[in-house]
Amino acid sequence: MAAVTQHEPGPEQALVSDVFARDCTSRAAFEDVSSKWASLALLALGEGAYRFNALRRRVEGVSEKMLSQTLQQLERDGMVRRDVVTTIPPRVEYSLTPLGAGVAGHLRALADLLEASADQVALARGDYERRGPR
Amino acid sequence: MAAVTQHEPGPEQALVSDVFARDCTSRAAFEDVSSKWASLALLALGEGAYRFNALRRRVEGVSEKMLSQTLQQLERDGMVRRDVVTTIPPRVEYSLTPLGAGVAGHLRALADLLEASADQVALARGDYERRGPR
DNA sequence: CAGCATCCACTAAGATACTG
DNA sequence: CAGTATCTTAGTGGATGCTG
Repeated sequence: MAAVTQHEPGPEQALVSDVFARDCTSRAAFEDVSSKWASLALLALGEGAYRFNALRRRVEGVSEKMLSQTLQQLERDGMVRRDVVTTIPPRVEYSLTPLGAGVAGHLRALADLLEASADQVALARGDYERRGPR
Repeated sequence: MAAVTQHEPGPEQALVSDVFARDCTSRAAFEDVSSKWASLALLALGEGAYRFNALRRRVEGVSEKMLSQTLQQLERDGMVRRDVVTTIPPRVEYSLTPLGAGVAGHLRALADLLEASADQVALARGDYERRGPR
């Protein structure tokens, strides 16, 4: 009957809606979405549907394994749809669900900002290097 | 470590503004920003300035090493400001630059969407499990 | 308090090869 | 074409000790 007094260290506190909470759906989704390849894949799919290898070419540098893995994860989270046409050779089209499209929209806005700020970032890096060994 | 001003013998310089291009400033920045801890750190700093350990507590689960490393990277990219007050004990405050604030705003919007969609994601995961062995 | 340095176990990432 | 299986390597995270 003890044990109830402690309120703090609950490993499973998990308010469903706090991104900062460790065992929380939204944080898990946020991490999935903001991971290196997932964000680029969503960004690409925001342009329209892609087949596997086309997407692979679009997202420069991604390995087959990582793309495959990433897409499965995004499908699992309900952000990406996977449509298989069992012809020979097989066709698999990936596209965004409504949720995925919403996410991709925000990522697009972010990417636009960063593209527009590329000079500024490059400059900041230069400065940092210069005063590096402080 | 030898701070020789060596440039990457990279293929070419790439357009500065395409996130999908491999050797491109905006993609590098995008990846930095969308990495696991950086995004959460930016989100936290969007709420206001934080001192190191306070930030560490806010971003649940981050290790000291990763937070330190992440903050350096964000500082390098010109998104985070680091203000040191050399008292005893020392105080170091982290805050967002204007650029960082812009980025954090987009991340906040994304996080809000995902928090609002947490149920939907949980549901999608359930479905995925159910028809798992396709 | 705010860090960096180092060692170590663990996992995620990347390259390559192979299947439906 | 669209992946999975396998092996190797690089990065992550924890613990610990040390500095200012």
